[in-house]
Amino acid sequence: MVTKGEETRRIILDCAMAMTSTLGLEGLTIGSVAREVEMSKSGLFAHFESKQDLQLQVLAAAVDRFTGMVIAPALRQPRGEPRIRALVENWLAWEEWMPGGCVFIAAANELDDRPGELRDRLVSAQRDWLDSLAHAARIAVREGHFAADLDCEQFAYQLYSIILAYHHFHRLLRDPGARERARTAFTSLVEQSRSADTARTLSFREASP
Amino acid sequence: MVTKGEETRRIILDCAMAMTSTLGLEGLTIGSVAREVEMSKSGLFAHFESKQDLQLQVLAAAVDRFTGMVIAPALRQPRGEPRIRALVENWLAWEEWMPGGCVFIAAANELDDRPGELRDRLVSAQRDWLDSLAHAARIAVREGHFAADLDCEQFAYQLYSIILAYHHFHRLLRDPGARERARTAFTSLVEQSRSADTARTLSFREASP
DNA sequence: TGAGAAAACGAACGATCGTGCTATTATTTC
DNA sequence: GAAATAATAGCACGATCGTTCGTTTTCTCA
Repeated sequence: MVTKGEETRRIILDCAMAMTSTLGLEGLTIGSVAREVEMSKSGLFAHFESKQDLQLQVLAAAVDRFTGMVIAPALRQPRGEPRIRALVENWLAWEEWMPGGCVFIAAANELDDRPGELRDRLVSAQRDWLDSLAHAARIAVREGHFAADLDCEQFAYQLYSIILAYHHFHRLLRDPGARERARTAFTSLVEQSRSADTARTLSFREASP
Repeated sequence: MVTKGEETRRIILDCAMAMTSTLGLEGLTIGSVAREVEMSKSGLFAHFESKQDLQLQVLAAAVDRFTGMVIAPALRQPRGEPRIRALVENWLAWEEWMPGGCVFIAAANELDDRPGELRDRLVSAQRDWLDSLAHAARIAVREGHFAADLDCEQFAYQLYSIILAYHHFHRLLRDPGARERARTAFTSLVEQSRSADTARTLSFREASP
């Protein structure tokens, strides 16, 4: 049975999560969240043992949502390239789903130079996600969709880079063509992954002085 | 002649800029900057008419530095691909130059949902920079280094995406291979730009339900 | 329905925020 | 070197921060 306390805690976290997407984890304020859910500061605070605890719970809630919205439905798609396409589609939808875009990207830039439990949790969640992406690429290789010599970690890197750029162009620059550019970049990445090793073996020439 | 006030203002901005790279523009605090440069809060504040003014000046100072460190030296390189390589090299160096990485990326994620003059200035600086990148690509096309049908704006998008991913992997995940991954991605982008239109014309198939 | 537990509130705390003032130093200029 | 000016410091303000605590309301279940 679901108690009253758990219910309001869920409401608080939902609200705080949306606020985090626009204000960031550091931008979160007990007072502002309380105002938003129409509770007293102390009434809200009673559900958490500290502000950091609230932030950690917001992060955990976001991970749950992400898993449910992006990963889980993609696993119902056929292995290999179709599943990867589904991951990307869901990922882009996740970006759009919240008022301020992806919570993790927002948090990443605040926490990248702030050691602590908050940062550690975020890093580990990000590593998990990147592993999932690389794993999905490995499956695509096994299925014969991608080239056998594909560097799957590099694939994950470049896939992530596309989403990061989408976030940047869409949210900061408000570029209406951002989504199309992301898809173009993705298509090009997939194309290149089908016949790997082309550019990858070229050495990077330094710009001469 | 350079007056005392201008000199300390320069010191303040230098310091505030470094702090911004790790704490962000919103994380900046009159008190913390004052403590860092060992001045009184009010003594420091006298140089600016408001906190927002300080932030704006930090942003302007960062743009100046970026121009001096990244763009200017690249213009001394031969037109076309060599210049683009120089831009990327300098850009990566700029990332490393400050304690917390690129100021603009840090600011971008804080400001993307906060309308105001601060945001407007950042956006316009970013647009300028993207135009420069696309322009550099256009020159490379004219020089025959890149394919005639290259989408230069798309090139700028994907080049930016590589740096964004570098920032993410290097600063948040502390991935020691981040720089190498960025270079690999860049090499692959250049390779693909030499013979464009391959993947770009493929349609992006939706993941079927 | 009434006793006991859970949940929400109100008020207050010390600290720090951005921002004014007024005084006190440094620096420039004649 | 004195007068004028610029630069810095000290202090105080209202507001808000995270947090504590005692009280009151609301819920739960015998």
